[in-house]
Amino acid sequence: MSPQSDPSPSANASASGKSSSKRAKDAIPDIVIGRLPIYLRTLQLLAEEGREVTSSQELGERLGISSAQIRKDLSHFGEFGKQGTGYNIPYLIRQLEKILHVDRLWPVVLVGAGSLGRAIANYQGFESRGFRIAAVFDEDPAKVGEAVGALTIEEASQIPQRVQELGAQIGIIAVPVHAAQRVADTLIQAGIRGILCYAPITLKVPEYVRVEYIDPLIHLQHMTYYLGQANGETGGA
Amino acid sequence: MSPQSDPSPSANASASGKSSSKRAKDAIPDIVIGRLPIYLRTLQLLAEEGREVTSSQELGERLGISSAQIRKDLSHFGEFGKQGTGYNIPYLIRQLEKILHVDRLWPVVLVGAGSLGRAIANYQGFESRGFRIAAVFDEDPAKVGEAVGALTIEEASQIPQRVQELGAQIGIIAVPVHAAQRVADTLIQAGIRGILCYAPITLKVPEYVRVEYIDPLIHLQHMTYYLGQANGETGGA
DNA sequence: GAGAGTTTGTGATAAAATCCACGAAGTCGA
DNA sequence: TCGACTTCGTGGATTTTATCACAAACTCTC
Repeated sequence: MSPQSDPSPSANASASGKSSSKRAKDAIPDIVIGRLPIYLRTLQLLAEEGREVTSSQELGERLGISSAQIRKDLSHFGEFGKQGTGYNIPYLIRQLEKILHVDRLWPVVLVGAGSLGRAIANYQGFESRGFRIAAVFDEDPAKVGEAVGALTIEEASQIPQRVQELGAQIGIIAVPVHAAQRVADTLIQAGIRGILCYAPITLKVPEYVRVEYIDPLIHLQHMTYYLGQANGETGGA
Repeated sequence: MSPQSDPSPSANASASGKSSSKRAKDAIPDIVIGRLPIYLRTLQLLAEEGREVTSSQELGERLGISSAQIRKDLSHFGEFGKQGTGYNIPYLIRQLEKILHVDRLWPVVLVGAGSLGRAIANYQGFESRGFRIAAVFDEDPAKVGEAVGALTIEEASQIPQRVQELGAQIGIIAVPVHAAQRVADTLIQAGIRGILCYAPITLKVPEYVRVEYIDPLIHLQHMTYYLGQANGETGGA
């Protein structure tokens, strides 16, 4: 959740949030969808270790999830395993990539070129997982023209045109909290349908826009509830 | 969320995860705890706007959560509102800070001084929300001695001693995935009880350690399920 | 190729989370 | 003071999520 990863009503958190989404009654639960990327990530790790097959039990132990849950989650989408053997890892990876629509490269625009924005732009893990940072914007004219990795910081005023050109449907917001809603409005106006928001605020967006949140403070505060304190409070183990 | 913000069984969430935590049967549900930081964040935003009171309805609209849910969540901890009026914002903020144990400053150690680690170290929002980055470590000897904001990067070998000195109970992991488990083991050995992990991996930790995850890819992939595609797939609105 | 051992997929059941709706408490204006 | 309105806190119904447990399918050894 959320906590970004908000447990927001809709999109969260993962400290994040989840989006409601009232779809057809036979729609697959959002909470199930939320676990698929975790399965995928774990499978890719196993694949890198050279493994060929795994089981719901092994996966479950690795993730701290029951094997039944994993089987039931996957069963929403088809039958991917084989009794007595388990799951073929490369095959299941391909299936999950298809289900999550990351069997392609999504161009993503990033707004905000402070230290967080630059860290995101420099992250090398996106490309192999379905995403490419295609442009970086900042509202500060002083930053425009600077290089960030292979990209050049562009003026925020260029967002509508560039989103169009790039065919981007996803935007990442890495600006200070006071600018976040304004940037979100701009992105949505430009045609963006999914937003990953690093600013500590719940955005107001049309229902057709999916927002996910990342806010480390939400996670830290969730944690401190359990860490309790020397003063003998509850909430601890 | 688990994702991280994992929706893990226990701790993860969110694109993060959540930790199980089998506590007394009268324990407050983890999912409720997960929403408290979001309430707190929103109340602080309202306070900065100069507001004195709010209602469960207003809060709910702002967050996309039902007002009943907010009232029920808060009712686990006491009666903070007044009929006909709502909640006094400064008062409720203080109560939530107490409940979440952020009515103090938690020293946090950060491991990893790449661009992500530096972005975290430079973030100015921690101090006013209960946390202070007290030390930064990196395994790369070439980085040791460099300045990051007001801090100096220290050798990873110093972790045990420094965690002791600082009395830190929380660690943030911002290292590449292949180093994450090793760093986690070191931190736990040093006495850390809560970890915020930015590496895309589910850590193996003793049950008394609380782990929260942040992984933007988890959120992006969750999102693309719904963004569907031109090729007429399901999963969309 | 028979038998012991795995592992999946899934109905049925149990547990958890959310929502509904209402009594009680409080506000406000005249 | 009274009546119309607002809002909380909460028991209980409803909906959602997770777990259980088992038949069927498959593997592997001898």
